[in-house]
Amino acid sequence: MLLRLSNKLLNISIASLCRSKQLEKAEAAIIDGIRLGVLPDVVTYNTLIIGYCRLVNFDAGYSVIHRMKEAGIAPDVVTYNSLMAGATRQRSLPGCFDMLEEMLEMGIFPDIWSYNTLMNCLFKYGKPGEAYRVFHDIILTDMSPSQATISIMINGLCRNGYIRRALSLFRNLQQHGYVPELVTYNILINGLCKSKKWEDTMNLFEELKESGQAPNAITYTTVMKCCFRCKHLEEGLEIFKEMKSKGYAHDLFSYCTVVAALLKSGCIRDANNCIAHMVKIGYDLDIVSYNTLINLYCKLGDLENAYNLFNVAEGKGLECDTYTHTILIDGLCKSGNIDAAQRHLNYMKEMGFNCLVAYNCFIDGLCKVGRFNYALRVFHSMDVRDSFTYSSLIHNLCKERRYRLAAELLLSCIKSGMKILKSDRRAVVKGLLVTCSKTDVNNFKLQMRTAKILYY
DNA sequence: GTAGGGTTAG
Repeated sequence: MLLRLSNKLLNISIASLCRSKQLEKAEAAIIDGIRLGVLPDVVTYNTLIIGYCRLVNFDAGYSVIHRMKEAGIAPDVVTYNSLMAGATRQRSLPGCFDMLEEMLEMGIFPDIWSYNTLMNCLFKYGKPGEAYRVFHDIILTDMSPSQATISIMINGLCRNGYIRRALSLFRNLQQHGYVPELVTYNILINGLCKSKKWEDTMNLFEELKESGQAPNAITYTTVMKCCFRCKHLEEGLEIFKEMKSKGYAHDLFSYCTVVAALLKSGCIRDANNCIAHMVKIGYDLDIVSYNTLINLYCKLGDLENAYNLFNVAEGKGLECDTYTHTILIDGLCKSGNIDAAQRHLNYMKEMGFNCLVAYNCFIDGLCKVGRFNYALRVFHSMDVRDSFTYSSLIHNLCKERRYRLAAELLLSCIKSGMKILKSDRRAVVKGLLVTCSKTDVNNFKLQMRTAKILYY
């Protein structure tokens, strides 16, 4: 049977090409279509906009609008919703508002998807209060919230640190007859996991199963990750087993989670076996998988192969990210190759990556080879520091019995509003007790208490 | 057309 090429068919093939990251082929398909007498319609252009926003950036997506206008096709609500989503992906709240405004100017009425996307953007932009107002507006107007509205709301609350509110919203809605779908369970489980609420996570996981819905690979990976985060390695591995027994093809997500946990727990051999299995299956490894692999070689102290893999990843056209570089710099530091670490760090900085974690590793590395003065100079040169930066120094200074300097840093850490490991706090106080007078120690403790009240 | 999982350091 001969299939007549129609708009629908053309659009389906363009969507599929965009999904498989083949924008050029999608463009070529449009030209072929025109040659065969099939003109692109609004759906064709909307699909292309989504593709450009996802694979290039918002501007590339927006430029498609001009082509639409030239072709005499009017943008619709989907066009602008897609552009709002594109702006959101690039974390551009102004871009998202611009699209909403332009849409209204064109006389196109926003729908529930527009408001959902706006809400999502406000949350991603760190404006939970305004997102909440949009949610209220949705409830107050005639628009009925969709399942996605609830999911975006709960996800936004979780990601902005309001896990309790997210949970109580979830429960309140349930009392009013709302039946959450799997995605919402996954979102909430992920939120609980990030807040290290292991028992709540496991309870919700059970509740989901009891609700009659089957957890999917995302649920399993999230629950597993929660176990690892909360130091329940064995329980996490049990979940992995259950996942496999339920017939879920264990994908790159689950493998990377398991391997990272094994590496962190020092089970290098198991991690190695797990990775060998992953490679054997023949997945098309992405950059996160390469990072996990590179990390394994670093932990083995095999920097040569770590760098080989780094080159393989780049050769495949994968974009190495902050994680890749940080893992390598840490690997170099841990193997005592400070000069190479310094060179890689300089390169990373020149390339414009976020170097905070890499600097923290570098400072730790410098301390470990006894170059404290240089470590302190690097510390002072940093624009942004976090609690790891402080604790790397404090921890190593205590080991060197330089307690006064450690105490000074500890105080300035607390004054910057950052929490530090209890063990490091204790090490400083314990050290001061041995080396300083009781009055000095009490004075220091008082300063710490005051600082905590004032700055936490 | 919007929402969910994986990788780094003390």
